[in-house]
Amino acid sequence: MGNLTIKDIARKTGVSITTVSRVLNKKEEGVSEKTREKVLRVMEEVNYQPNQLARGLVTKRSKMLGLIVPNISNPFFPELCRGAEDEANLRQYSLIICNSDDKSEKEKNYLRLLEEQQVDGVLLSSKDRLSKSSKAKLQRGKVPFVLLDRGEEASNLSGVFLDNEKGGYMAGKHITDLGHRHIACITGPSEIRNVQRRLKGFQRALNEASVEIPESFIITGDFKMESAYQLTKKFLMENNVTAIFACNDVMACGVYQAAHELGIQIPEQLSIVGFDDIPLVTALIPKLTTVRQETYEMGRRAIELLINEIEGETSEAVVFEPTLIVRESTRQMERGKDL
Amino acid sequence: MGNLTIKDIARKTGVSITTVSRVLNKKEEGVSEKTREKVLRVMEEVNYQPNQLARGLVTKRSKMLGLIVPNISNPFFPELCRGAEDEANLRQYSLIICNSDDKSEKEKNYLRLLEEQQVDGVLLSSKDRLSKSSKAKLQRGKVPFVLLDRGEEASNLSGVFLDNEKGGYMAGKHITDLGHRHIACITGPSEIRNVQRRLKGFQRALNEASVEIPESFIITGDFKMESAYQLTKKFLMENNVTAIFACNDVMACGVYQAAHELGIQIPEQLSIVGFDDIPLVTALIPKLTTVRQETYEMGRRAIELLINEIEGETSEAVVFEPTLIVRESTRQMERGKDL
DNA sequence: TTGAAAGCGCTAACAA
DNA sequence: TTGTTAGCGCTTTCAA
Repeated sequence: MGNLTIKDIARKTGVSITTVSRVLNKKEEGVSEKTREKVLRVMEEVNYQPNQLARGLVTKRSKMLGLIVPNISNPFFPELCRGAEDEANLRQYSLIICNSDDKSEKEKNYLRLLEEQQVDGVLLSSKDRLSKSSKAKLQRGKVPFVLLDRGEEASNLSGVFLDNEKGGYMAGKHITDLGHRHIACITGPSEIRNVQRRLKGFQRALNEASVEIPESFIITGDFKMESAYQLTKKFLMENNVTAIFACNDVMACGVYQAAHELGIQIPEQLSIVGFDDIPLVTALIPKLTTVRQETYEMGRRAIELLINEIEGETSEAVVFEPTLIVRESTRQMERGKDL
Repeated sequence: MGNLTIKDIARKTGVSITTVSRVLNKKEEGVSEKTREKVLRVMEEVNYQPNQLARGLVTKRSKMLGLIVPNISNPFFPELCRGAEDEANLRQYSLIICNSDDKSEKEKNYLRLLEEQQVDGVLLSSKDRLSKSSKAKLQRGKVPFVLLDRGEEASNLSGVFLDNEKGGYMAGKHITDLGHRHIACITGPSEIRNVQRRLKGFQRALNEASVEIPESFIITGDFKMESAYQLTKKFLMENNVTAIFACNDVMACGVYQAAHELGIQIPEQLSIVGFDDIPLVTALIPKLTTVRQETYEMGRRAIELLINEIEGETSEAVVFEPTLIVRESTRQMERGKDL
């Protein structure tokens, strides 16, 4: 039983295809209750499934959305993706996933592929700044799009972001509130804006607490565990600090490793604050104190924005607030125990 | 500059749309080198992008594939998904992601949605047994599909699986080889075949080593960290074992927590073996010894099978071999230290 | 080598 | 309330 078409339904019901189309599209007017029921019954009987390709061809609505992330294997993204997919599905859209590996070339190719598939919009969690070609493509192709997590908050592009400065500030304030005064920070790649902002907020908190942080205590990492481990180990062998802020949770894991190998107790001798609150952090011992992003909700919200935009409304940037989740990896400095 | 069509290209080049279509489809014959070049030049000039919806409508090939997983947030799946997406992209297909939450109802709905989107095939990492409705749907709709990770290896359905019995055996053998004789196991839901098989292999290894394992040492978990933590803690307070096999890595994390709280040293007092080798396990301290699945490769291979099937070849079940990755969470029993 | 024309499955004027 | 008809952008006979 190959796929039946609207024509078959029309024939079996003894009406025109227009009528069938009308009931398919749930147009209230224009079909008598009696015919409508007849048509629906036949559709049910033969389990008719409309061909979305054909519908899309005429309506210019494919009911498909694209989502470009750097890498779904990076533990930050599955939640984002899940939030997006749930919301998309709720609205009867399908989600095409693409991994750009943060390469402009791949990003551009996916953008093109998605356009050829006639997606109704794309969610882009791109490299920091849109590459020229991607930007040009997006603007020329006039496919609605929404930036996600990373991007140019300042610009007029619609998107969903986190207040990274505030997140960094929260981490810094928490650490200084606990009485720490010798503090280090391991960051992500310095050209990434989210990193710059987190660091800025962090430093603002230290400033307010009159804590100075030498240049050399700001370690430039790359958001990955292994190098965070290496860098931190080297750092801890040469310097004394009582607290470290890792700009993401994955690097915080590396810090745990380094501390462990050097026999440094967390949190007794070293307090650690992470960023993101990815699911794995509750598996760490002790559990990681971290700055939480509502990742799932951000993904969900981004789809909302995107669909709004598709339906003609204009929307602007939405900025989410981070929250500090205090767990077990930070501790009050004991009096007189300062270095 | 709205999207240009084949017609525009034809007009600008001064040829018929048939000719344009021919060069678009890279048909070697039927177009003189001269016209081909002319057409290509114009396409390039205006950055023509073919409409895949329209092509799909006539060719019956949408160049889209569906992937249904229980939940992309479960750390086992992102790798699988990444492998699938990479291979799909390589072959010029797009991948639509769906999260079924292991609910037959959602699975069925997605299957229907995917069919309406006219996907060329679907990859299904479903509940253990296909629900009747899903199975019926798949067979009736004759959309090619490939099972992934879970499913009925015995049946004639094509799919990609792991030799779970062997994986369980490897875990058991490793533990008994290290001299352990008081061993527990925490499993996933007992109705899941993968669980049954892992357990069976595990027990076979213990048998071979003449180690007996009482019923009560086989704890039925649910693949989640929290309950694994609770169950293991209770178990360890009441029983003495020197090794635990957790049927997945996430539960192994729970075992770590329980041991930590009870002041039990890993691996000095308790050896732990996990299953899956999800990325987070290298963040555990000590690093987890586990049975590895080539998750990325399995996802990749599954797409290969699927596309083969789409192109008319028939393929059967592919069974991957697990490998044991020995890290730091297991240790040789010291002589005379047995309970 | 090239083109005219039919048609994929559907929606949307327009007419009846 | 219902149907006729013209496309959507493309591929694919078939003929020239």
